[in-house]
Amino acid sequence: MEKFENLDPQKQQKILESALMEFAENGYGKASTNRIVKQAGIGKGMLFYYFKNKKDLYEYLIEYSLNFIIDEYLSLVDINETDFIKRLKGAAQIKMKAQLENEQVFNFMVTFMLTKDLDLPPHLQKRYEQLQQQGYALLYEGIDKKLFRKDVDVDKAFNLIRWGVDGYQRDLLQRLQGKKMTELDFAPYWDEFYEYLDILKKSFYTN
Amino acid sequence: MEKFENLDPQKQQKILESALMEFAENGYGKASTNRIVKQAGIGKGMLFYYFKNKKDLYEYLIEYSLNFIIDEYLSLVDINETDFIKRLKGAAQIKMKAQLENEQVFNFMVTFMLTKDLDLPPHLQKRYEQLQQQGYALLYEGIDKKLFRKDVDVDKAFNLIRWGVDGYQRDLLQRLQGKKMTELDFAPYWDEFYEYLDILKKSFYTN
DNA sequence: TCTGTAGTCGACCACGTTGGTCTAAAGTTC
DNA sequence: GAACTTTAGACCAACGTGGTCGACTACAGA
Repeated sequence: MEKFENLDPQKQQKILESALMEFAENGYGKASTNRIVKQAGIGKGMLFYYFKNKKDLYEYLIEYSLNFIIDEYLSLVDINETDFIKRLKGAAQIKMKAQLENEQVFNFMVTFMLTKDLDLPPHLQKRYEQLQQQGYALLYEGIDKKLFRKDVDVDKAFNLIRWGVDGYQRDLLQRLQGKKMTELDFAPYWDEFYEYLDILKKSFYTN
Repeated sequence: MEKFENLDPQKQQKILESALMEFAENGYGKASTNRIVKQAGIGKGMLFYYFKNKKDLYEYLIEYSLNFIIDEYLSLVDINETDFIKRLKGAAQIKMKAQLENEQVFNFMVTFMLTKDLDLPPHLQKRYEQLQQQGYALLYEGIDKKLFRKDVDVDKAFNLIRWGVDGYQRDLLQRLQGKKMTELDFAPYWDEFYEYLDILKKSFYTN
């Protein structure tokens, strides 16, 4: 919708955030346009001036989120790094940066991916599959398996490392719950994270 | 409510399952008593004949779930097993059994724990804290730290093992999504799980 | 200064759903 | 068949829904 995109970027962002949050928390069906406009601080009329209806808004959000995650996260990961742990380390940094920049997008995508309460128009479906494929490549393509211990199954080691990284992130997120992400010193957490990575290296790589 | 507890156990179970599912999926506020009765196949009147109102039902479910999880899961874990991985292994088996027996209870508890959209009467609050404390003890009390490698921080190793076990469980759950749990042969999955445990042992214990 | 246009708001609409009540019928037990 | 319990769902007022519309403002060009 050009109407929406010509808007003052600050207001635009506020509307996007409100809408993303509402859909993230409630899914498509139970999300309320009333709550969105209230949260965004705009009149009801405006939302339907920018977007022709609820579904239109929803699809716009999906496209926006897909673009954001691909452009600001997935495509920035160095796919030439063949060391699995180093690659995850780089990915974690990029993801964290993107997440600070636009927290709601990730929440929205999580809910979207595991509910799918509305089927997509083909062009979005296609882009969504592209994202999945790119996410897969990020984890498994061009990894140097020779770095791993010989006495453990490489795929299982992959998974354990992945789960470790995910687990730390989840754990951290919970510990930081409620704190204002923007005014926070992340350095100690990064250090802690690197210690975990060292342990993983020590445990799953040949030394 | 004695009215409810004198009911035919089968109908009782059906009502419990419907209600647990509804609250699990929607939280207290957005859960609908209409959907509950429809799903349970009873008339609207009956729900309010058994429970005096929505809140009463909700608190009954919490108490029921706390009891179930404590009695059928936490208190069955062998707290005398000092080997961390063996303890988790035992816990996983018991949890899986409990989860098959009453899937909704666990979903309900997850939603309940991370939303808390209603504050509890004191006696439930107390029992809830007991559960948390018991869950903590299950993981950290009486573990033999001497089994771990000397060159890694034990607490971090704890976490990585925990995240590995959780990760596998989550991964499995996703792979099995939609399949009827009851008519499924779990043996191969257990074997796979044990392989992961072996790797963890090989990686984080002294050998 | 007038007029047209783009932007903005929120009252309002018809309607569906909410938690909860009540009546009347159907069982059940003597 | 009386006395009692159990059941279903029509019904209630209150509220929330996605979406519309007319009134109003801001500002451009004449």
